[in-house]
Amino acid sequence: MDSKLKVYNTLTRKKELFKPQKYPFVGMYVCGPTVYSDVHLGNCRTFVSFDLIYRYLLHLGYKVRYVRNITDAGHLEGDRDEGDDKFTKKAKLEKLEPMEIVQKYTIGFHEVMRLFNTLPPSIEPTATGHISEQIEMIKQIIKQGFAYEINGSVYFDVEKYSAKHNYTVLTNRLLEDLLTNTRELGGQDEKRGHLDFALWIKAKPEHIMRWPSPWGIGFPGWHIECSAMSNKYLGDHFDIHGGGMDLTATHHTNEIAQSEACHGKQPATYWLHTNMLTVNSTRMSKSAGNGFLPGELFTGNHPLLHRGYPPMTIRFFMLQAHYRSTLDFSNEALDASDKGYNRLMNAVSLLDKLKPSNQSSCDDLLSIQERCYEAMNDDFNSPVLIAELFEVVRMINSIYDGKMQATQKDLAIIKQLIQEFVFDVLGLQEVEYQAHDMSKIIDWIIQIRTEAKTNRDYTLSDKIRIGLHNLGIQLKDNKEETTWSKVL
RNA sequence: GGUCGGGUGGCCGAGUGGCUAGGCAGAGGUCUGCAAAACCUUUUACAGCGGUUCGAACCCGCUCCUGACCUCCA
Repeated sequence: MDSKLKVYNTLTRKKELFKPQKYPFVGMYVCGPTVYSDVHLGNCRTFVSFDLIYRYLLHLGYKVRYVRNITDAGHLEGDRDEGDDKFTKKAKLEKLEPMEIVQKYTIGFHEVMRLFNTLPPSIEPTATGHISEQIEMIKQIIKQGFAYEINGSVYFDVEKYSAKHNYTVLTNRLLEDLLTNTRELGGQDEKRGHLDFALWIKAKPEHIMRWPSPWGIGFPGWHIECSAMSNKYLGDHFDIHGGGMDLTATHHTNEIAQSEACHGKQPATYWLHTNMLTVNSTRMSKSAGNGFLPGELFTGNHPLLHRGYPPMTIRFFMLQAHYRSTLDFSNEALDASDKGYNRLMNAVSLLDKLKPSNQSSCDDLLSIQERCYEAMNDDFNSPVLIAELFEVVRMINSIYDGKMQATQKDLAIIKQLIQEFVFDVLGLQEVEYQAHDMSKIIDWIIQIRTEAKTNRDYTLSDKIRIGLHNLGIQLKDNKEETTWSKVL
């Protein structure tokens, strides 16, 4: 199938037709979390965005190898290439082994990803599991002349690199500006140029995470792991490299430099970057202290939250904005998404009850389907897709109410649209109502109320309706039957 | 200070030259024993000022506001 998918490429700052280098195979690398603390909602947004992208590529029939790393070593605290990495520091703080920190937050991350219904990546490599690959790559970079060793540490020589390559391809910045504008850092630096960054860092005696290397005992720099692991699993050049926008200027710029220096080519064709989640229009981040933890969001246990929201509501909330736009977080916005999501899912739950007619008064379903594809083909425009799906919601409700007629064929298309776009592509899940036993009990109570209504015993029927409402069950009368849902 | 974005109705959020985005909230109606839901109709927009154009939220200029990156963060 001839794909019409267009993706926005940070390298060219344009939307480009997506052409994988070896159809139908697609290699996609996404920078994963640094597991030294709980993932916050902003992190989750990025992974939900790439889950949407992954799901849509799969839906289009591509064979995707999706690699998302776990950073469990080498990510430094502070702004100097010395001192502790985040794990060593956290381990001291919590009086645990660094790998206990890693294990704890990796499990937490996976649990949150599961709640958000993201598909697991094909490969989830860790930095500590690929120390030798990183060392090999550093050796190669030194051999090519783009890195130098000082006192057991190895640094990437940005100045030398920029003489032959464009260091600022991703950001379009002028190198001179970077050189002049970089803030003067306190402390003595052993780097030659202040844009230089560490590939390998000498471990101080008390540093716990340490590995032998040709340059002595140390640990890898933060950027080299992604270059080494993407290369190992996806090769010298793969199709998509993704991550949060905050990684563009530093992490990804350095990744490109390392890969280019080592293999002589750009690591990826398309660079995709997701935008930030904001709170009161300020970026949500760990250091700003305005980061919500998913758990706090689910329970509502946070000073800024009026109540808790289910994971699917939050996923829906994220998908209602385009991945390259900032998304502002507020109770009001989440309330709106919660209701919208429930409206969508209530309609979905009516699908099996729809009765076909001999004639059709539906809107043109095939053109709706086409518009759904157009939306997603336009750089994964999920908000537009959702707008189209609400047209389908309106139709489902109308058919259910008998105000619109649909043929067997119409119903088949509607069901296909819902399955493909609501579940497969958007990755939404139906709210799990109570256990089955509970539904049966409610159905039984509804039956008693229906008998009361037939007998015009409205005192009893109201008592049942109000009583159930107080327990969180909303009854909905219809000419033929009574349905129920959770109180919104 | 430098670089790059953004300012859309009560809120969130699409849209890049002419055609209803959508969700939530508000108003009216249909249905209904009541309630809810659903459906129909409907009010409040494109930061400001100029310019280009037959025509601009969309292109250009200026002004104001705001965010991100430049230092760890998805």
